[in-house]
Formats: sequence, structure tokens, C-alpha cells
Amino acid sequence: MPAPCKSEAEQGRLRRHVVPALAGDHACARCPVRLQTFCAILEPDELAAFKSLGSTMRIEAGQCLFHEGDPTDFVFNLTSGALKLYKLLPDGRRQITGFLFPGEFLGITFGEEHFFTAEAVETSDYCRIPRPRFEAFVESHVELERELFQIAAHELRAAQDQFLLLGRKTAAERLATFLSQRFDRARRRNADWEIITLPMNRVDIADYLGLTKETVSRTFSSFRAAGLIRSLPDDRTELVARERLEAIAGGFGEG
Amino acid sequence: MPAPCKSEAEQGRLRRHVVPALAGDHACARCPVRLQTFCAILEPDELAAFKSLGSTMRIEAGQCLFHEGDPTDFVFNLTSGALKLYKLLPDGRRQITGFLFPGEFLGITFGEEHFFTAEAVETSDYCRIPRPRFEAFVESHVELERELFQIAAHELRAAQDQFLLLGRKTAAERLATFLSQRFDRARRRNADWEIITLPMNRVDIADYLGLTKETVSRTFSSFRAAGLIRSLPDDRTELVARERLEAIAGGFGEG
DNA sequence: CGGACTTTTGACCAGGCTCAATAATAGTGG
DNA sequence: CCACTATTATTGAGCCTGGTCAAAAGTCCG
Repeated sequence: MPAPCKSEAEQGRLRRHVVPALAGDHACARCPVRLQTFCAILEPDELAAFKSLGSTMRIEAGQCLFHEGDPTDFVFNLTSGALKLYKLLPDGRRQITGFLFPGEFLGITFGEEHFFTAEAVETSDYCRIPRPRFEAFVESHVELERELFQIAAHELRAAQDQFLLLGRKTAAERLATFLSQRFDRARRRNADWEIITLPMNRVDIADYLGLTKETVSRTFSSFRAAGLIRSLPDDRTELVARERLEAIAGGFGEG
Repeated sequence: MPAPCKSEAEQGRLRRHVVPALAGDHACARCPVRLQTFCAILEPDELAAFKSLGSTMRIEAGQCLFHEGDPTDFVFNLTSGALKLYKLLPDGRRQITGFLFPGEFLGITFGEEHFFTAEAVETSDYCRIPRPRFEAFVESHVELERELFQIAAHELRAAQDQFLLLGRKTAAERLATFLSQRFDRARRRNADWEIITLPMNRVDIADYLGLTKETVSRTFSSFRAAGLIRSLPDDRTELVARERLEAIAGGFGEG
């Protein structure tokens, strides 16, 4: 029943630089919700109990965790690597609805069927928890139930921002927004550098931003030429002029 | 502090055909979640208690319930009319993130500040519940807490569909999707007719679909010319060839 | 070094946007 | 009830951003 993973271009090779697993809490910069982890709201023994619900697994780049339409048998928590979540149109047009990074949950708000496909961007490790066990655990921890609601609420807020991006922003504004988003997350993990890692390729970025890979590439080039960013080895990008990028992202033009 | 409502074009006039208030339950056609109402999961006396939490109010077309950035002091339930929810860019570009219709809740998932503006499309009545009272009531009714989560989950699913629309669909596919969406909701209230009411104007539809009003108007015209729809008085539209519209909406072309 | 793939760049094209004019519609006041 | 006005919808003409098609350059890894 599951469609085969996208072939040629999608069946990626392994990548070398795997993002290390994230330990502990990471708060969202924009709102007072502790995000995408239960670590901060569970007692150590409860946390251990929660972790024991699932089993650790690994997936290679280009492989799918599940496809759109698959039954939602499991809840996932990513521990290393990166996933892309996407929907397809019959003729192959693709919209990536989000990327998933270490520490984040997948599948906590689903109905009976997945409504998107989840595919590994690079080799990734994750914890897979059978849904019934997950739900039983959550039901016995009311504070988790509330946390799940907060996560969903936060994702709804992020979705509104993405509507604005996809519906009304120019190519430069979209890419600047994306780079700023990535920076915000990197900053939460390491406050030192204006450097972000983009494990996904140009096609993925394009399908996330509602553009083509050529337009994404051209916009990267123009940002480089304007001294806004600098491309480094190992999929890393330095945001040389982060404030100007954020101004562009917010629709204030290049001023 | 709140920005003034959009002037000229937005400060609408009254409209005559107000959607009647919706009584009772309305299930979502696509998923097993009872949506946007607590009616079905509260006992009659509890329902009465819930209704007594708020006060009934009226708003005229073009007026705003709240602006982006306002504090989230209230939870709203629309009883008649229609609202549009939108975000703005500094230069005035606007993305409507959704329309709200009778029976639906507004503000159940917010943080401290609203992250969009809510403005009346036509004269609307609503129930306004102070947030602390709402939250206290929900906390004392666990089944409501779960229902709120289901509503948020459903909205997240709808958001993914909108990503696909805004990022990858053509103008015709966007409008066909919108008309089909409206039909799905109308069908849930009245199974008789392939007729929908569109109280919002072309600018609003355009800002919802990520297009311009001219493109929306042209696409309406082409649908009319192709015999897919028929325009009726009082903002009503008949979906003459609903299945063909749905095929277009799904990206299967005009076949 | 070589093959496969990705990224970048170029040339051209087109879907949808802009600007503008006209038509239709709703509301107003006599 | 009907002309008058304001607003909205439609249609047209031309343009531009971003898409398409193609080729060259750069990477990765055996």
C-alpha cells in the first residue's frame, strides 16, 4: 500500500555530518511554551518510564518513516539527523510542510491516517513508541496532555507565518525567512555563532518555500553577492548580515 | 495601541443576508473529530453553564474583533455572520489565514498575544468569554480539554492542505479547492443543494488564496464559461459540475 | 581519476501581477 | 420608485517575477 519512496533524485546518499542528539530542554524563543520535549516537565523517573515505552531505530537518507495515508501506529521522537515532511499532487508537485530536527516529536496530533509523508533527509535516529502505549502514558500524566496542546498551538502559530510566506512573500523574502528560522533554532542550541547547517538540498528548500531549485540557487547567489551570507563547507552557511536578512524576511525590503 | 481597521476598501457596508445562527452539532466530514462546538460532548446543564460564561455581542462589517498583537483576553464563539483572520506585511500585503463561520471558536489556542487580526466580513454576532473563566471551565471538564486538542489537531491538518495550495497549486486549482471547501461545509448544514454562499469579496478570496483579485475574477469567469459554476444573486454560487471542480482542486487537471 | 549527482548559471517563456478602463451592483436620497 | 454615487467585479493590455529547459561547474565518494 505505501507508495515507493521517490526514486532517482530523492534516494539520497549517506551524509557524513550527522547532527548530534540533543539532550535536555529547549525553550521556544517566541512564546513561553516548552517545545518538542517532555524532558522539562517530567520527573527523572517518569522520564525514564517514558523513554522505555519506545525502541530506538535508524533510517537512511531517502527512506520514509511512513507515507501519506499510512495508519498512525506510532509516535516518533527524532534523536539525530533530519526529516522532511511533505504532501504530493498527482503529477508529482511536492510541498514540504516542514522539517523535523532532533528533539522534536512526530505524530502526536494525528487521526487514523498520516496526512503527509515523512522521509529522512540524512541518516537519522529516532525513538518509536506504539501509539496505544503513548496515549496511555499521556492520559496518566495530565501535565503532558496540556503540553501536547501547547505544542499543537505553537505549530498552528507557525503555520500562520508559513501562510504569509507562501501566499505573499517574494523569493528573497522567503529564503531570508527560512535562513532566519534556521538561525533562531541554531541559536537556541549554541549561542556562539551566526552559522547554520542546512542538511537539506536545494530541491527540498525549494519545495518548502514554494519555489524551484533554480530560484533558490539564484537567490542564494544574490545573497552571497550582496554580502548577506557566506557559504562554508559541510552544508554550513554563515549569516554575515543577520539583521539585514531579518529585515528582508519581515518584508521591510533591503534597507 | 490597536492599529486602525483597514480604511476605504475594507470599511464595508452592511450586508442584508446574514447567515442564521447554527444550532447543535456539526461533525467534520473528513475525520472523526466533532468540530468547533462543545454541544455534542456537554450535558445540557453543563452546556447552559458554559453559555452563561460569556456575553453576546455584535460587530459590523469591516470592524475588527482584535488586531495582531492585542492581548488575548477573550475566547470567542461566532453565532452568525463571518470573520476573516489575516496577517499583514509592513507594505500592506495581506494573507488571510482563514475565515470563521457560525459555530466556530476563535482564540482557544493563543498565547499571550493574538498573532493575527480578526475582522468581520459582514455583520456578525458572537459570544465573548473572558479567558480566565473559559480556562477554568475547561480545566474542570477533562473531556473538553481533549476536544480542544482535537480541534487544534484538525486545524493543523487543514493547514498542511493550505501549504500545498499556496506553495504548489495553480490559480484554477486554488479557486476550485476553495469552492470545494465551501461546499463541504455547506453540505454539512444542508444536504440539498450544490449551492454555496460566499459572503467575502474577491479581494478577500484573493488574499486567502495567495492571488490577486483580478486573477480570482478571471478564474471565476473561466469557470463560468466552462460551465463549472453558475453565479446567483446574493453572493451565492452553484457548483454545476462539482466533481469536475473537485478533480481540478485535487490537481488532476480538467479531465 | 571517473561517474553520479547537485548546484549554479544562462536564455527564454509564461502564469499571474499591475495598471487601467468599463460594467455591474448596492446603497442613498429625492 | 428611480436616478445618482460609491464600491466592487470584470475585462484588457502589457510587464515582470519566477518557472522551464539546457548546459556548465562543482562535489562527493568509490
